[in-house]
Amino acid sequence: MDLKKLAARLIPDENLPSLEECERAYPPRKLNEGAEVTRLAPSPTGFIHLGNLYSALADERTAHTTGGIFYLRIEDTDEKRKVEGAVESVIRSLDYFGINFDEGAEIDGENAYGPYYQRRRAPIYRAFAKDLLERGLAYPCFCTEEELDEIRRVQTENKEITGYYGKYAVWRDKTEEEVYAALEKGLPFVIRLKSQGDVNIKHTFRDAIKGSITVTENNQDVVILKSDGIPTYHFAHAVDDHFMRTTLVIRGEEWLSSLPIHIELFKVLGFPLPRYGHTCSLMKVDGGTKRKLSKRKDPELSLDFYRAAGYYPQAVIKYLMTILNSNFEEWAAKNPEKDYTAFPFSVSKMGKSGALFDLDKLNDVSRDELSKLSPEGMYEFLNGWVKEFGTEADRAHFENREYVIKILALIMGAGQKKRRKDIERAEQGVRLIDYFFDDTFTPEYSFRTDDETVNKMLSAFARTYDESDDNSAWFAKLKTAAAAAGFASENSEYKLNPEAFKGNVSDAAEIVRIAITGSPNSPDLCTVMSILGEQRSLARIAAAKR
RNA sequence: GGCCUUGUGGUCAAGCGGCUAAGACGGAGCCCUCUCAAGGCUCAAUCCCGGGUUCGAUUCCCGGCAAGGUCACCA
Repeated sequence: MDLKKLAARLIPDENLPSLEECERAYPPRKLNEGAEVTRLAPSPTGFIHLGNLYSALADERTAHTTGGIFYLRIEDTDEKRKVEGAVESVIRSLDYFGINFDEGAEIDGENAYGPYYQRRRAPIYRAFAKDLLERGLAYPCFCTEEELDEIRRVQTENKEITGYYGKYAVWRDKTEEEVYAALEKGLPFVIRLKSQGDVNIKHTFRDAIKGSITVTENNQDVVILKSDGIPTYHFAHAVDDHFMRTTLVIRGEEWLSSLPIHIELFKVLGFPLPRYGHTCSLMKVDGGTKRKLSKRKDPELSLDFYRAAGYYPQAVIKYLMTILNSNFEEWAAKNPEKDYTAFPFSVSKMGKSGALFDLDKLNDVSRDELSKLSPEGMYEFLNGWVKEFGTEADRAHFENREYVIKILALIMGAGQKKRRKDIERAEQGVRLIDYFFDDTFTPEYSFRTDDETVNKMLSAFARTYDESDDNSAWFAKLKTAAAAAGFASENSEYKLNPEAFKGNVSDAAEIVRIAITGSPNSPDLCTVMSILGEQRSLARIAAAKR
């Protein structure tokens, strides 16, 4: 069979680049020894979730801790899955979390190794597919979907491995006449790889994350060019990661099973194989068992969800870092002043098994991270959230910057040896300051003592309250008022004879606290009152009387 | 079902033939204390099972079991 003639008939394109041109146009990158080139290669289906951020972070850290390049490639070979605005959304979402690309789709550097949209790279793929055809390493297949389904049905019935291989690869060895006859009829066709592999041969392969794994040779005549002339993922992956000069392909472990195909593809194309690192996916518990995080099933894991809940971006990143490299936490504890980007990230330290997403842990990291902000920094963060997600009232409250900062300084314990860690995320943090504003101060007084005692305590304390008192003077007055209302002013006295009192100082303070804040718990009451001011404090005390 | 991967406390995990098996989150308790938070201290809780190899296995080998992934003209 005249393969050259057949190739020209199957791929008649006139302006295909020559293979040498491609090599020249996309030469090996000039980077320092050890620099890694990584990429994020999403299909433009919109919405990206925490799992994507997790692997993006692994890519980004690997590139940037080695002085390499991290780029964005859009795998838009499947027209059906395309969603408008998806690319911008990916870039924007990642940017929110501080993850930026060095080059790629919609990013400066488009000229470097682009185009970065696979649809725009069609001529390159087709040139290589044509070459494979000419070399007898690929062939056209005219099977219809129904025929393929039938093959699969028979294979399943016979408990054989499904797929297009061996005797089931019906078009693999068709005669010239049969092929041209099909062509004459105008039947649609795909181009398949003429696999040279043998499933009985196994190799050990070194994965950058998983370590040593065994891979079986591929014997599937996989489709490399679909009937619309666009490549499948496998083929595009080999061509792109070669010409974009990716050094380390970090991708989800769901790709592990197609690794044999990729190995063969690189081999027949004559490309050196990049290194691979297959990450384990983030899991979640669903109905008692673990399950991979899914776009479809877990919308609450959408990155927009975290934005709306007001998670601090850096906190989410740090949480992800603790899962990515388990020694990160220890490092961060030892280097509290250093940015996470200073951490010596390593793919080989990544876990081998899927981690369960742990909200408790995220919250802990988040509180810790947020506690490091200055009150002004916290104001900026919360205000950013309020502007986008807050209520009318929230926005009005945040108009008064100085006042809010004063409150935040108290809530955060600024100036104390150890900060408080009350604020976990913006949504919850903003609620924490509601009681400092009269319009959102909606107390449900739940005093634990009788009304008469409450009134006595409140009156006695109000009579002596002076906003110019310092903390100890304030507390002394509280004790005096407590004694007047029948409480023990000293804890030791109370312990000796609890029956003699209505309660101890804490109980007395609680009454005032509830009157002022509406809650039995709050940060330092003396400071709360001074922030509110004498007038409002006394008004609240008066309003709380039974 | 075939193939691949994984299997240390509730969760994330150090560990890499020899110790009372780190640490973090969560839980319990104590201290501190005007409450809460923070902080300090303490406690409970783990090597999937069965065979080997070995003087000795969480660690190595084999076999189970369980979980996850994958078997498309989707990525």
